[in-house]
Amino acid sequence: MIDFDKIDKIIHEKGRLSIMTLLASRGSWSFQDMKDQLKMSDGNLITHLRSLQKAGYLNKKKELKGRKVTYYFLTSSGKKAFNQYLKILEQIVKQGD
Amino acid sequence: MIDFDKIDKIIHEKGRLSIMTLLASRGSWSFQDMKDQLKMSDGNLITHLRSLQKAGYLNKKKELKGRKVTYYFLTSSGKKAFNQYLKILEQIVKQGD
DNA sequence: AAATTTAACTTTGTATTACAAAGTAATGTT
DNA sequence: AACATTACTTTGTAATACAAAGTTAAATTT
Repeated sequence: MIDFDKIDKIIHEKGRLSIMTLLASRGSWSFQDMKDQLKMSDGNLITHLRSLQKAGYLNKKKELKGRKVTYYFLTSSGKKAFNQYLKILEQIVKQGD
Repeated sequence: MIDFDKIDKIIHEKGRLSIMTLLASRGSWSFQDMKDQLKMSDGNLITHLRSLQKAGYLNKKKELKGRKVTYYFLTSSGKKAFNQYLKILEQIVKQGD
């Protein structure tokens, strides 16, 4: 049986899942680009980013050349957690018991 | 890009996702067997079952021979919705854009 | 027949959380 | 100096997951 208890609740939520997927697909994203891509409000996006960061799944670096921009990227722990999460999704997709 | 907005919130929740996966893998399940399998409390299980039923994703039939048993099974609409959901999971797993 | 057990609920309460909207701080542009 | 933009923070609301305990009806045991 699939162990649904292992589903990482932090990642599983729709908003954060989309953030994690973005970051996994391409190294780093600015706040603004994510906001545009995911069509989230500032408040909602920053809250999810913060909880992902609190979980140690991502980090940010600020750049101050030109306009100030904050880039977000997965930590290695974040990549690991996301891969674990994907494994469970795979099992669900395969419907294996 | 994956359309995360299409993720069916009713199905996406961990508890209901496990129920849907169970029902998709095998025709019908009794309340009791699901409870044992998923280790959910009565209240939690029935609440999720009810919301899935309200969404038209499952139905139940009661049998009264021997002890009373309620069997739950997916409706065709439920199967359809679950397949849709699985398609998005597949996309996420594949990380395709 | 009475008491007990079991299945399938219902009710209640708590604690979390998603999300939007509006406000703020710091820097850059005109 | 005025305005715009980025990246926040704060506040409030509404939804919801979940556990625990109580309820009802049928079946079995005594």
